[in-house]
Amino acid sequence: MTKTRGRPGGEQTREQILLAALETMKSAGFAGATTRAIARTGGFNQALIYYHFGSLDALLLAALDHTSGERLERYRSAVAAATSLEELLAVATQIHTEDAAKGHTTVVAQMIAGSVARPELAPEMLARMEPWVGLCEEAILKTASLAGVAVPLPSRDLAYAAATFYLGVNLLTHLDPERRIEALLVRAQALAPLLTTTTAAAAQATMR
Amino acid sequence: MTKTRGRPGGEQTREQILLAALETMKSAGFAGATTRAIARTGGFNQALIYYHFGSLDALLLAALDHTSGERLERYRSAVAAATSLEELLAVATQIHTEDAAKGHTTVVAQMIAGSVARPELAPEMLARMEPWVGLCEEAILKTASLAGVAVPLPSRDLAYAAATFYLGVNLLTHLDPERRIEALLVRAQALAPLLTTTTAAAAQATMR
Amino acid sequence: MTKTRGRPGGEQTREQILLAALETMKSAGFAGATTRAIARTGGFNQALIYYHFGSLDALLLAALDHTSGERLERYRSAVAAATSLEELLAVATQIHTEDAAKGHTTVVAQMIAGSVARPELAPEMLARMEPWVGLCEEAILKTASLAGVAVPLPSRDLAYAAATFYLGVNLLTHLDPERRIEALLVRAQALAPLLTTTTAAAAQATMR
Amino acid sequence: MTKTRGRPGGEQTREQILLAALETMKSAGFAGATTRAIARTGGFNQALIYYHFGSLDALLLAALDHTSGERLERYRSAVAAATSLEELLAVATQIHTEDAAKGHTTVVAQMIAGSVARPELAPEMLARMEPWVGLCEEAILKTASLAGVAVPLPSRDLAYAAATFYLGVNLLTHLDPERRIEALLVRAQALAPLLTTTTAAAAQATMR
DNA sequence: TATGAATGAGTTTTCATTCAT
DNA sequence: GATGAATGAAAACTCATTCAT
Repeated sequence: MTKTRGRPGGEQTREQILLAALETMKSAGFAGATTRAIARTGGFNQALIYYHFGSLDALLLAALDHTSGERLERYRSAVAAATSLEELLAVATQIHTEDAAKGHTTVVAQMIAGSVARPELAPEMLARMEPWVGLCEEAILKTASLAGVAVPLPSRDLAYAAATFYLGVNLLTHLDPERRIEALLVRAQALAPLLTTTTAAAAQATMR
Repeated sequence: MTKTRGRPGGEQTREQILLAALETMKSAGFAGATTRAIARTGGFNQALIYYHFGSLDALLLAALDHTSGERLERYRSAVAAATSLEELLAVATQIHTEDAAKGHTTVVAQMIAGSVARPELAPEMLARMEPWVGLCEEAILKTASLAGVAVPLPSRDLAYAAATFYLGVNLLTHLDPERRIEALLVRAQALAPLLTTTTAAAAQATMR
Repeated sequence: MTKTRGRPGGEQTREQILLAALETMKSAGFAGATTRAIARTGGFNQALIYYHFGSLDALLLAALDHTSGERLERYRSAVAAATSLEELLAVATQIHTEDAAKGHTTVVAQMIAGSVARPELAPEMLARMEPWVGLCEEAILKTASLAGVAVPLPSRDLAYAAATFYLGVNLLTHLDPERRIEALLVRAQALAPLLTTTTAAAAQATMR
Repeated sequence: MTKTRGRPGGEQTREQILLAALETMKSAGFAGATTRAIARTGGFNQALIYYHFGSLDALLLAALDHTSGERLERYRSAVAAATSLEELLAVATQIHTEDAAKGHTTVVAQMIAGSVARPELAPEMLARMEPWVGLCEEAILKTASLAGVAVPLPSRDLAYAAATFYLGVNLLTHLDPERRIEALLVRAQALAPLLTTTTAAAAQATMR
């Protein structure tokens, strides 16, 4: 009743191909995500990719949308549900840890990096970043409001900076055996109460 | 008199190849930096790459070292020379703007992204990140000392976070036609005096 | 009431496929007349070709027969109806001009050319040429009789030569933007009366 | 000292590839002249085609030029050397018989037919036809002058018609197991003296 | 009758790399 | 030091054809 067996043949295969594409991009990167490699990963015929998606680029974008859609939704609810700075950080960290473990984060970074080699992808990627920047902005505004501070820089630009940081994280995930960023996030969480107090104090200080 | 004409033939060609490799990586990305493309860019024979560097990967790493070395040096002096938070930010911004314009930043990001596809590169890249993280740590410690604050998180991890952010910036440079990050950095500079005051105040607040 | 709606489904589809095959061969040539291309042209499913014709080659031959049959009939009546050399040339020219404009002529030439690549087609094409050669022979004999001359070469071979020329015309049709052959045919028409007189005179001259 | 061993490697291989391309086009037609088939025919690596010619189309055109150049030259000398209608026909027939036997004629017809499927080839083929039409015109004018007759149609258009006929011959060569065209040419030769007389008589008849 | 899905072998072209000269 | 030539493997993509439904 979910998706893995919705319609007899096609829908199921499509999903299988998408998953194989993601899997391959995670393990072999953008340059390694060839039709052959994807087909081998998924155990299906190379030509099926063209039957269902028309081209490798189209498949890659579809695969990206597949993960991004679901993950964006989860992040968005987390931001919406949080009622304190601590909570916001906690939920975000948890989701990120999970995503990083499953390798989801690699995909975005790889596609953006690959869009240099295949310029046709650049505008597509730019468009696909927008909702993420939007989400960051929401989070920033909510944080500011929770902390009772005014944001001293354009919130849109700050959001862009946050997304940028997140992208760097995605890119480095596979290089960092010690998972230092995760560690940092976890530790930052413990700091959140202090941060709240400090910013409040600072706010008062500047108001004086 | 230094490198561009040290020895009659060889040294000069080596440099030419390195520059062509960088140029190609900037314009065509990691996946597009093939031996053929590099040779075409530099106007020399494909086989020369193997004569001078042994393999494509080796050339790519050598090229990275070529830019990184020089740039790291410049950043390091800038950090060392700065005597205030404002100055530190100002010099950093200026260097980054220059590097981004020349496309130097793209190279690092592309190599890291590519190291997923070619795992042999991963440890090499990890090692090559260390000095940058070190530089970030220096900058952070200097900032803290200039502002008279104690860093509430492991400075090493913060440095890693900063490097991560910078990497994200590198990666996005080519996607961002509005150069939003640069704009943000410039604007943040204007904010630096305020930041100094605030942190000082906050420091006092928390010390009480 | 004849073929376009003989039986509800099948017959109609068959015709549609034949037309799509012809259309594709005209615009894309033999090498471009793939099942996919034909199906796209006609807006039907690729597999239908196999249901109705068994194989691509079979469809191509059937399509050829489809046009050839109809056209051969028209040419034959024209030859039969003509009562003078002038008339014969006039009608032939008119029909050819029409056929060339509609692209019918391309199909024959393309199939013959293609029969080199697919040798199974060669005997089929040879057989399908026979009636055309026959028609040419009829026309030649009629011409000779109308002009009152004896043909000095085997009429069968001359007919073959005429068919050969016509094939060359078919093949060149698409290459010749100035439609020079048509122009020549039209101009030759104006010459027909002269030709009649000349051959008559020549006949008399040789009879002496 | 000729060509088969001019320079050590390259020149020789280039020639080998050209010959393999011609050979393949003769036996398998335009549609069958794939890089793989050509490489198999010549016993060399597929990639060599791209090293020496850049693309399949480029090779095919180069191969065409290779034969055409040599053959055109031979035909041209034959036309120049002939001093009577009989001689002209005789030499032409002989050359054609030889070329047809070696399959040279197939190549032109196949390339022209193929230029429907690959339209980029069309202008190239058109240009390559020009010298042949020119040669035909020379032959026609010489014939007329030898026979002492004025040509009653634009000699250029007649030449085009002759080239067209020759193209049809080329195309049919492989389909015709009885070599009927050759037979016709041979028999026409025997008729040449008669033709000379007739045209002379006709000329006189029309002058009266 | 008709179709969506699937496949293995094929297409043109490019890859990194080697090597004799 | 440098180069032209060569190669096997792989790239993205299309082919004619089959088959269960």
